[in-house]
Amino acid sequence: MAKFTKTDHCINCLDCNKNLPLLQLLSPSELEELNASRFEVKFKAGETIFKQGTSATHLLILTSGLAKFYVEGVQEKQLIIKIIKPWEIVGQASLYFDNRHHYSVAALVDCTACFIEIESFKKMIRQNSDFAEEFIKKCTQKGIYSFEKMVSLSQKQMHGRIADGLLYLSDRIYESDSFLLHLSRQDIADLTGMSKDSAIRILKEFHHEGIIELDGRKLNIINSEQLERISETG
Amino acid sequence: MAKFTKTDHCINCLDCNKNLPLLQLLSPSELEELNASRFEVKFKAGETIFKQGTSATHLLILTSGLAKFYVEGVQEKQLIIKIIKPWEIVGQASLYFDNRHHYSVAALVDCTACFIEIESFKKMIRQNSDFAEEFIKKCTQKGIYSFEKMVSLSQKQMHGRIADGLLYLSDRIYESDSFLLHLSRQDIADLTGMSKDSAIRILKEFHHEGIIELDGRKLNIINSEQLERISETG
DNA sequence: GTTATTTGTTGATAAATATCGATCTGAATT
DNA sequence: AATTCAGATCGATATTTATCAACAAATAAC
Repeated sequence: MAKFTKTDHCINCLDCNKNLPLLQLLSPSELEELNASRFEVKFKAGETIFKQGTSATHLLILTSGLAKFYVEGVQEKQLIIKIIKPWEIVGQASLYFDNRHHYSVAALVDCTACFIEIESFKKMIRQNSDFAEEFIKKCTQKGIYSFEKMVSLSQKQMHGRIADGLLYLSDRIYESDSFLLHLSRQDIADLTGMSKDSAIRILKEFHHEGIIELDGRKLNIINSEQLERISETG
Repeated sequence: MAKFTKTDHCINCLDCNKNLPLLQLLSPSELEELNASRFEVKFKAGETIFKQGTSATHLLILTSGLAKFYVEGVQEKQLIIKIIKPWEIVGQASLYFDNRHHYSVAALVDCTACFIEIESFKKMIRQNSDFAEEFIKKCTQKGIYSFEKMVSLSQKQMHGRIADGLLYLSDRIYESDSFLLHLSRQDIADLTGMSKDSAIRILKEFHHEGIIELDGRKLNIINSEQLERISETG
């Protein structure tokens, strides 16, 4: 009988605090408890991890891979709020509201997902105030990011929005000026709130102007200062 | 020498928990401590209460009046994130980030504002886990509202956005189908992410179609079901 | 390797929205 | 009552953006 390995990316939550600073605030026994409630599932690229509207019983932490976090808006359109990468806690919006997912999460590449039971997480919040405070910190920071995103979506025109999207990907997700894009053109459009055709056009324009180099999904940001300028002027 | 009255809307924080359920979770001594750190200021309509970019040392709770919570976007444009009414805690986004206001708040009518020192509030979060949990609840709920707003701003056209704005005002702010609007036409535009001229046009259209009655700032929503429909179809 | 099927690309056109200028209103001031 | 001034209004026009149709390229299925 094959040994049941919870994962090949992290042995257990006690080990995991290397990657997740928040967990360093928990005591060994608390970590043990969290570890007991968790389990891992592998997802293939394209598969849905959370589906908007279904009941939320667990928080999600990717231990490998990349996913999109999006809301299903009007007329089948998706709005990608953010890209999820490993070690970010996903699902706090559902912690206390109505136990429903108000967004969907889908794998952009093959992912390993660690699920943590909401109730044990809530228990940690209640019994460990350092943990609670650090968690509040994360929640409030996400609020500020939301404001920036709203400004981008509602006040900038397409060039500014694409610039914002590219800077977001390079600064916060890939942390490099040169990377292999895991998002389709449609995903880029959904991230920046425009049609796929328009997104393609602006990307091509940036390419022709020498601001970026884009060959299929190989993206190289050549002039990030100019992207910043375009982002600021809208 | 005139007696210094902290306010005529609430005597002190011990009294205030009638209006602010969150404070009911604090012990008398904790309320006393919070009360000691607070002070009140009156603002006239149009005055700025928080200015984006300045340092954040206090949280804000209106005890009377109405204010707009907005971010200053590109080219002097404002994006109104929400309307603030009494007893809502304003400013948590600045609690832990960089002690800067990332948004402005301005009085729409004469307001009485109660300021609570951020450090004492943080102390309550640390020492009272019920308080912390309830506060997290509020933070996460605001996240869900953000998602809805982003969908509205980025995926709906003007009719849908105006419908969303009107429903927001009637359902969540005025809690009535008929009210005196404290927002200018420009404010309506800033709330729904469009130009003032366009906002006026759509409002007139709704008026002519008998969905609303709008005379100056006297607004009466006649057919809210239809507004819902318009909101849903974008 | 060939055939489907998706994803990406482009130009032409249509629709949505902003901008501008002119005018109008009502409240505040003289 | 006349004057000023800010907000509101509206038509004409310009700009931005989406849509559509056609096709190319890449990928998956057979």
